[in-house]
Amino acid sequence: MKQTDHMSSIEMSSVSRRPGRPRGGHLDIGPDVILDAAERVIRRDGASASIDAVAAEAGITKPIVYARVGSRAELANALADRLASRMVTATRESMAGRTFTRESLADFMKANLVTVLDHRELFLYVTGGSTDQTALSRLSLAERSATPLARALERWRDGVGRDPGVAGTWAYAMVGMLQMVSLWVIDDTSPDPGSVADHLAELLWWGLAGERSSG
Amino acid sequence: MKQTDHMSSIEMSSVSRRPGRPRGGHLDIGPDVILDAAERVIRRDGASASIDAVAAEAGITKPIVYARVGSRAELANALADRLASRMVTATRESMAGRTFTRESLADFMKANLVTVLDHRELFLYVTGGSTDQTALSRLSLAERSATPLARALERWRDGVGRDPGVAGTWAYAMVGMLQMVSLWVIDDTSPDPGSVADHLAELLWWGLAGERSSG
DNA sequence: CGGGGAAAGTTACCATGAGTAAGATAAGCA
DNA sequence: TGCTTATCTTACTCATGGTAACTTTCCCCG
Repeated sequence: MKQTDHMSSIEMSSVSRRPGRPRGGHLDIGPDVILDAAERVIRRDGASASIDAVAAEAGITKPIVYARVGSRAELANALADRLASRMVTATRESMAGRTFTRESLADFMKANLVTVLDHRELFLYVTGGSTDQTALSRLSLAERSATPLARALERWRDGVGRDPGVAGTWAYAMVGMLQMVSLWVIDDTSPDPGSVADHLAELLWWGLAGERSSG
Repeated sequence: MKQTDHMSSIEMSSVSRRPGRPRGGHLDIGPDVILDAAERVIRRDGASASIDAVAAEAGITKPIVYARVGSRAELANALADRLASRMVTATRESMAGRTFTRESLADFMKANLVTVLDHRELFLYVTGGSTDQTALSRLSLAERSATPLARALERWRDGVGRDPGVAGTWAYAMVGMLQMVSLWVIDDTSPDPGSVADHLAELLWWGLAGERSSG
């Protein structure tokens, strides 16, 4: 990517506040305000949003972002938490009070995909590493979704009298699968989310349920 | 990550060659030599290897890397091709002349995981985006594996008289699943690759095969 | 043969962005 | 009232992707 075409780097440092400690002792800006600002910037500028841009959007300066939220990796982590909890909410709603069937599995997948589509750029920011400690970062993000899922799978497998030892692998597998398919759906070269969700359910259901004669 | 602890940034610019066109007309350094050098650097310095480091390792300078291979994204792409073809080789060996069974599926998965383990840092480099056009980049990497897989699945599903329309989704799903699980295995918080591969086969086999009574 | 592009390198540079040190101002306590 | 401390902004450093400018050799044409 050429760096000389910077059509979007106006980014006036619009912090209209004097240096030094502010009147009142401290700014009334917590991590949440910054994270909200970060989400707005990411939605507007895409996944390459810089810390400076986030700070400007929040009406503060970079060091405050570091003081309140931490490094870029920690910012991504915090945003990942938010996105994950929104996914949980969305999927919980779509599953509320239903028994676990092939149909509800498909709806679960679809709810996930639709939520990601609703947070395109945030998803890309959060799943796109920063080249460096990306390994642990990406994994810990996945862990956020995989661990609860693994617990649920474990309990369920235990309940139906089947080996719960597969739960960990299955959880990471499902999270990875959803992430990749989300990317594919975002890119718009895939069928519609409904079909994709149905295909995923078709692939997973029979293995998950473990209802079979041989094996 | 603190930038001031640079214990590994000695990186003497050891290109002991005069400026200007070299005797003999041109350097005898093709893309392959550079890619080999890149792999060595990545193995040594991890996924954060810089273009300068790659150039130094190859005994040339940065602009030559750009002339021969292209931007960082294109470098990652080329390395992805290599890794992908190595995976194909490894898996083909492990599947040679066998029929498609649950056992061979597990072995396929295991061969994948083991190959990734054998290329830890390269895998992380190649799957870890560069913050920017990461979206398309990551997807095109996945595409490299997903497209052939989709073709195979399509033919096979067609052959056994079942809907081949699921092939695309399944291919991306399986690639994403393997990527995430590989990350988990690399991080060493997972069971051994053999068990993980077996769990994956257990999850996928019944859905893939599509041999069931209800459905 | 000799000279002037064209080709093919290296060096030196620019832009950007993460992260931090240094400077400025207000609070708060003795 | 003055000194210390807390909390900001400004101004910097450093690493890195990417490119422009300079340098040397080839090679072809007269």
